[in-house]
Amino acid sequence: MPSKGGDPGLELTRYAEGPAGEAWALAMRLFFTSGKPRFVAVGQELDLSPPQGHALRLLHAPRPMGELARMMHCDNSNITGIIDRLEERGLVRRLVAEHDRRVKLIALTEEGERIRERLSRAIAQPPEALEALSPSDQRTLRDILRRAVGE
Amino acid sequence: MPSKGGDPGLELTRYAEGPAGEAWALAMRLFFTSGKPRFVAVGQELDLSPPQGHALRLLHAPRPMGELARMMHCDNSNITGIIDRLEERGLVRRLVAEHDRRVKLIALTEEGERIRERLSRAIAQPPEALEALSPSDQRTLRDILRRAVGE
DNA sequence: TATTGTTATACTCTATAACTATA
DNA sequence: TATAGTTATAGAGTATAACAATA
Repeated sequence: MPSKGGDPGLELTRYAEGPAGEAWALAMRLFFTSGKPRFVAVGQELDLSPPQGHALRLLHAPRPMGELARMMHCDNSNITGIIDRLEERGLVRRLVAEHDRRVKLIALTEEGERIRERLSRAIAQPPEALEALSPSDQRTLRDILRRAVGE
Repeated sequence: MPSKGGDPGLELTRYAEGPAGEAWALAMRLFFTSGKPRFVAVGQELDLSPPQGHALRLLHAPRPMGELARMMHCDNSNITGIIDRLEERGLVRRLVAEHDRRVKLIALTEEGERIRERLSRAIAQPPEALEALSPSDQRTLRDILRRAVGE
């Protein structure tokens, strides 16, 4: 199994044999540009912890807390605290669901919408390294990834 | 700014204009396959928290604790606890540096080497979606990413 | 009875500040 | 006096288990 020198902060030294393995290692380097995942760095600028940012992104529309828990792969009890803090900050509200009074729907406030918008926009911004590719390379990259993801 | 339906668990709905933006959104979907980052899922299988796994990956060779702290973007005091727990588990040892007795070098034990090896190998494994691409697409993808990263 | 969300508990990660032992 | 690592403290995320309200 081959190795790479350099170690740009993350010691992604090892990669699997073959072009897919090398491509994967290179993709990880793009993800951890500046040493930490982009979505973490972007969240910090907005004073959002990773779980808070994650929850906010999922709240494109109001959702029950249990649905948030499933999508975030954590226990219901964690969501209580995460939503507590977002609520104290005025970014979300708890609404009792009409069809089942046990369920609480979490909805963004106007301020929450604004923060979510900024977060989504920042995360969607591709890294410099991709922007710097030729338009032809960018299109080819997009097309291959579409095929990979199956679209 | 265009949007995408589907929401495979992460609500990566938004993407930036242009092929680079679309490629970036697709790349994120590969990263969060199964909803959580691969390196998190892989760590869980080995009973390693993300910081523990991160530290282990950085310990290809013995390192001072302060260097670990810088590379992990956290305070020295955090490293104490993270290393404490890895040490209790027998994965690392603290060695006093000869040139400066204030410095402690963290070195992997044999068991630590084994766990690190399994962790690195699993993380390096590209997702199914990349493996399923044609060899030609795989090579093209690798070549474009090499250019992006600048090699 | 079963389910949704909460609370209680315990552990880990995080930052800050104060401390120690070296230098 | 400066630096490397530790300890103390406080806040946040995590899982488990017990609980209240509702179904």
